[in-house]
Amino acid sequence: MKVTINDVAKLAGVSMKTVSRVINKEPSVRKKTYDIVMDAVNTLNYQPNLAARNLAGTSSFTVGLVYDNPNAYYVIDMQNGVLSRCKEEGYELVIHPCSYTDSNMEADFKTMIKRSRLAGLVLTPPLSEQNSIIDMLDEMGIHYVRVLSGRPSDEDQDTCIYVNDYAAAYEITAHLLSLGHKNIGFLCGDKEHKSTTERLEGYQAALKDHNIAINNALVYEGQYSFESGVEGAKALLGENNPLKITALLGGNDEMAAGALFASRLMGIEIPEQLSITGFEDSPFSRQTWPKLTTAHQANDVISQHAARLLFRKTRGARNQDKDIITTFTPSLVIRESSGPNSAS
Amino acid sequence: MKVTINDVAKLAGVSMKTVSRVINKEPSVRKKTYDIVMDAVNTLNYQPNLAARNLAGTSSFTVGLVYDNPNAYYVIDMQNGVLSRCKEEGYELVIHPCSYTDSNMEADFKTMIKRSRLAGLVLTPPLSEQNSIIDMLDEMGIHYVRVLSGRPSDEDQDTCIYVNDYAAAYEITAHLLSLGHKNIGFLCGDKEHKSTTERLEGYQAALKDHNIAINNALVYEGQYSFESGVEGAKALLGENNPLKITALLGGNDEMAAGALFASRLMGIEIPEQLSITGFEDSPFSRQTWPKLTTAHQANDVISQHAARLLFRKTRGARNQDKDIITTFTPSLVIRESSGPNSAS
DNA sequence: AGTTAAAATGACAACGCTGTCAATGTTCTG
DNA sequence: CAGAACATTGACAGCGTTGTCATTTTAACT
Repeated sequence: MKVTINDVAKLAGVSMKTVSRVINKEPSVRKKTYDIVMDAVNTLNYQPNLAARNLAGTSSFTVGLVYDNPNAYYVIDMQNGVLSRCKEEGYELVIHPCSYTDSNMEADFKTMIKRSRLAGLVLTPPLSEQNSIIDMLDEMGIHYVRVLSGRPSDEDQDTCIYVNDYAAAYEITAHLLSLGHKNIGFLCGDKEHKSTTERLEGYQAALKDHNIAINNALVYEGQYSFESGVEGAKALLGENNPLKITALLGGNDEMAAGALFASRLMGIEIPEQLSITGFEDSPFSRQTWPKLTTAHQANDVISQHAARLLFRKTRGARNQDKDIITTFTPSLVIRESSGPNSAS
Repeated sequence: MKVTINDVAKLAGVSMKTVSRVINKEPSVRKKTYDIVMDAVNTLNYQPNLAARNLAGTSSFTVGLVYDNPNAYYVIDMQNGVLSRCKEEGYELVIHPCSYTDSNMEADFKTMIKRSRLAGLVLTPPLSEQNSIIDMLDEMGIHYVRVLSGRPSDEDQDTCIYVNDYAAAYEITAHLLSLGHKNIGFLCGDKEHKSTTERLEGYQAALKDHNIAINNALVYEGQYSFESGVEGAKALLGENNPLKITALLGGNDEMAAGALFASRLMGIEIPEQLSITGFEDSPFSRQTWPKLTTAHQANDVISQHAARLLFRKTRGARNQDKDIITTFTPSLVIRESSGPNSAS
């Protein structure tokens, strides 16, 4: 019933160790031997036992995905991306949701790492942006790859995958400017996320490049949530829109959806009276009315590359994956929530 | 650096095996010994190595969660529920997304099970409802717990957690009936999901109990997706609403949101001209305008109980968890998308 | 062909734990 | 207080793999 490496070795007429070499793709195996062993592997439908490999080997075959993110779509995408690579490489994935406000997060973390010696960790924002965590991991000698908001100029292409929120926000803002908008509001997400400042700076840079004065009164400081989007829109547009805002950048799709909701309550027509844009292109940016103009962020692809980067570090010389992309720029997707400035 | 069971044994002045007994909560350990060992465990901050336990023991410490569901909110909730129990019990979770249309799903499945001998599996709809899969697992002798749509009368409380969609649909329909609606449309989800027929039957039963004739023209057969909700609403309400529908039950929140979207396109006011209800109470039922009346389904709690049920099976006599709930009925949540029938 | 270096393979211990079974303590019986 | 019965503990093998190092085979030279 249960097929072990010994069964394969016996069938192939070689030693256990040679089979081990074959399944680990070690170089010094004769082509002919390799084929014989692989035949045996296939006929027996052999699957190496993960627990044994993890126990015996120096490197482990499980990777961890750590996240602190309420956005289910984001988490699932990241998970699927990492998972797809894991499957290909024969790794196992252990997921670890946590809260960065939680005081015993650190202990929690260590427990996880101890229990199953990990090959490495994929960290997502905002945890990937916390120095205390990075330091801890460095100290413990744990491999990791960070997915975070940043620009190509940011160095450390060896442990980081950057999402260029700056450029994407610039592009969205430029889109709105090209539609004739001048008073453009901005709904900030959580301060803990680097993406918040990156997006804000991209927005400001675009305004500057188009010779529009930056007005801090147009910026609402909130969180990346629907409710915060509602609040932000009310705060910026309430009392008859004193700032004469004609376009609103949502910090992400949820905030944009919240702004959409608030606008409806205030009787503001979208996009006729107000353009609203999102960020991330999560499924529900297509499930609002009208559908959101947003910046598409390919989280599944991003996380696949994160996993590849991790494997490259982990398996050292054996694996020199060269086609890893380390900077991703979300791209503008124009839908129905943005339109020309009718006030101009 | 790395603390093993031997270190603990040495410090406690007992044998390795006794430490093993303590951490596995085996009965025949003297209280005094237990305390001494636990002290040692705590001072050394010992964490038993999972790979070693899985390799040496007869029962494994990893459970699998299998799903084929595009709904990110659902998956995350299920995952979190199972994960929280795993954490408490010292188990590890391996997630396994798959597609039931995929032809090599079965092989895939077996591979996963072979690679890491699993303590058991938590199956979610629609996979939990496929007999071919259940048979395969039975044949392989794998423990599992199924989460599926069903009623309390359904037996097999040992391997199944039932979600009483029938009762919930009945309740929603009764709610609409009490608001004076008579021509109530129904947007069916995927046929592959048992929940679809359960919800449909609940709806029909409520109509029947209120002496309203069942009209199959009011039922749209679609899928559990936003797009399908859009299509369904258009199909049922288009061409000037010939069926004089005043209320629409969405098969789930996504379909309801789709119906909301379609209504907006058709210039129908919600809830003034049409009531729309969802199902599941996923986050975005609160992020539509107006917010959806729906049935709250506590997926995280459900999956926690699923995990508990699995552990009870797995650990046999040692664990006689008696407070496991095996039937959950989603409960009506009234929000703004349903209102009195203005046509009456 | 004879020697030597290099490549390919194998024998065996070890990874950290649990299962088995034997050995020791402890309590109870008459 | 001896002896049985039971509760508690320990010694040791083994789970299925990989790492180390020794051995054999092949290739590359004189």
